[in-house]
Amino acid sequence: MRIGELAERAGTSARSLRYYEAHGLLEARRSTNGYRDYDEGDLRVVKEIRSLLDIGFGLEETRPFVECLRAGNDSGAVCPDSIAVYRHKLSELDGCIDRLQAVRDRLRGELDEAITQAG
Amino acid sequence: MRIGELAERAGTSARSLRYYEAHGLLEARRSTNGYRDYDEGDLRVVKEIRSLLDIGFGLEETRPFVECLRAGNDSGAVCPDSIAVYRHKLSELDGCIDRLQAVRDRLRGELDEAITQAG
DNA sequence: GTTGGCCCTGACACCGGCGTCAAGGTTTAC
DNA sequence: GTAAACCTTGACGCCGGTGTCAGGGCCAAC
Repeated sequence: MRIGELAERAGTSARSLRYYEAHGLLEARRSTNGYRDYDEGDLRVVKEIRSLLDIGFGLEETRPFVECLRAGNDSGAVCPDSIAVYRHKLSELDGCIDRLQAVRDRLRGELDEAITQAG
Repeated sequence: MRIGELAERAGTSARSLRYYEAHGLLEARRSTNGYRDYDEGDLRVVKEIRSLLDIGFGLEETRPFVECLRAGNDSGAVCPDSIAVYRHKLSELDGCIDRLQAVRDRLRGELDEAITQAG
């Protein structure tokens, strides 16, 4: 399939697909006319990338998952590198949540105080 | 005092102070040589901006607090507009935390699953 | 043969709060 | 008189993923 169809089926844009390619996450055979030519495996790769990006992964962090898929695994998440990224992201998320929670509580307190003083 | 001293006392950079001024958050008298001249009130304003930025406010969101301080209030937070921004930010934070928490839980589940499958 | 829809590459724009450099003027200390 | 440390304005760079435009080629339908 060509890039437009892949983009639509993966719920993204042709621009993004070229971007992923430029960063070595997606490869494309070329038709004789120079158009990119993709298959179903590429669709799975792009879907994997998209779902990870949606979660908040950076593009680089999706690389182990892509390679894991390419290595023939049913899931991109079962390889050691992918799992390591998962763990890292999880602790990153925990830290982020903790910080936000602390800010939230502090803000809540300051809001209450401001309301009290404003009467 | 001049911009370097204000920056140091407020824990920021001269660049930032000029940036705040360019966005109408800070005004400066000028000495005869053209140098910016600040007083203690300006220091309080900058400190207010800094602490809000540190919490995660955008620069625009600090404006009501600055104006509240300039209006002669002891705290920048006691004016209605400031309180409104506080409320808005609080709900924004709550939403953000909820989303992150959902992502976290999902990630945790996927990690467990990946580990199980990777055996 | 021409219109329209797809594709190509390359490159600028965005957002936000700065860092940092350029090219100059001023003041202080020696 | 000169070095050093301050100040001025103006402008580009960053980060990351993507939108969007420019300028062009390919192909199918009419």
